[in-house]
Amino acid sequence: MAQHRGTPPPPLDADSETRILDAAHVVFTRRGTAGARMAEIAREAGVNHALVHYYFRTKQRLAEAVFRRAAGQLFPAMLAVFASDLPIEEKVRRIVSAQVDMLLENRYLPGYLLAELNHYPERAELLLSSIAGAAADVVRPRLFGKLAEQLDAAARAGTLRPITPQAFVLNLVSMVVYPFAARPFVMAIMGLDDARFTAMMQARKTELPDFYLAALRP
Amino acid sequence: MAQHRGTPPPPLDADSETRILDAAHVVFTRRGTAGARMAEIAREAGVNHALVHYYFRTKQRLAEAVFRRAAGQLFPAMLAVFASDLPIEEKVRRIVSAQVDMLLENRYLPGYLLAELNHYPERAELLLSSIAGAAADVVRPRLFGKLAEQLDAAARAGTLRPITPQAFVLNLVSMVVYPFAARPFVMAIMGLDDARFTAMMQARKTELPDFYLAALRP
DNA sequence: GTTCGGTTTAACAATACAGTTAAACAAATG
DNA sequence: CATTTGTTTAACTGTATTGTTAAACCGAAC
Repeated sequence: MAQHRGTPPPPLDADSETRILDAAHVVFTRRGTAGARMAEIAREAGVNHALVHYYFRTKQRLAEAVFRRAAGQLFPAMLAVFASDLPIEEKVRRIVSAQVDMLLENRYLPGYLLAELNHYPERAELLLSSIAGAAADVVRPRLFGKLAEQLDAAARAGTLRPITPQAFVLNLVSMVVYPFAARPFVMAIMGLDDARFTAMMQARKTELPDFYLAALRP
Repeated sequence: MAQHRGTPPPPLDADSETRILDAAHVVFTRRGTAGARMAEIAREAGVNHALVHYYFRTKQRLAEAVFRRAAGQLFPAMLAVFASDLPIEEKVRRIVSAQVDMLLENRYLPGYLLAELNHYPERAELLLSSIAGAAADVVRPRLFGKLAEQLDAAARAGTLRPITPQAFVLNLVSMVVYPFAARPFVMAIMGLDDARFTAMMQARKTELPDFYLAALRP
């Protein structure tokens, strides 16, 4: 270990650093920050545990890097769709389809993020800024602004039941994310294995938008 | 400490034991099993930390007692309503109203249960049996059986759009529970303080059933 | 007033874990 | 081949944490 004092670790050395971050992602999302062990991360990354500290110094720094990364994986895409000029119906279909696909590939993500947010609520701000690189005051109008216009116009025109943009987003996201957050329980109570759970979520990609749009009929 | 070997701790000595369990409930639901400290539980209960071990021996036993208790707090009421003879519409209104009230009083419960289930998925079975004192095979028909009949009959009669009982339960529970599970994030992104969050959930008690029943219109 | 069960005190053992460090090492670069 | 840079080895520090234990304590029941 030569230059920890002399020169700070190279900001983006790719290989080992990202392998460690990947490993940390796996371990933290499975066990949570408090339950994760630095040694397990090192093992998962296939490196010595000294190297983990070499790149990330402390567990907390590593945890925050992983959290930021996980948050960035989940929210920006959603924000982009909600804020876009697409018609309401298309927004619903895209959100559901894209997010279900994404969550099927990252099953631990919702549980991890919700658990971390409950244990360290101060990270909510950090999460928000990781979405857009901006503070809450900037994200909020981006998320709800366009939507409010659209919903308001549709309600006036009589093509949709009136609903606040907040409820619109919250209801939709709830039905998309919750089944993944509660996946072990859903699987147990419905008697599903992994394959059947996946199949159910695949079916949900078409059923859920229909259901949701039906709720919005005037 | 006299009789730890001789006689096992009295199963229900009320006072101190329940105070410890209450304290453990508070600490575990806030910090999660891995993040909780036995010393903090003792402090919260106002007893010496030796006494916590006297009654519950290990952290894991205490954690399981708390988990069982928390699960029992959340699910049996819901199961009873879904399994009842009440008409669909009444089921929706009761579930929403009762659960929102209950969750407003126990804000950490959803986050805690979801986190624990993700970190220790083997507890899903334990949770199921804590609901009804029975295995999954018994709970499942109790939860979905009556509902399946009702939904099927209504679909035939043309009074409701067809929906599986699984989707019916999952969609409803999602929209009820998720806002609490993601509460810190919801508060941050919508710019709410505790009082406004509560107000929003109170309003939701009437809005959500209307929304949900609208989705079920044929 | 003595006995007894719950409780505290206070100290202890054992381990788990985060984080540090010096030295050796290896592979690429010049 | 000498230098640099990333990596391993291996040992170590310090502390947090779980769990145990013996002895004293204290109030209530007998």
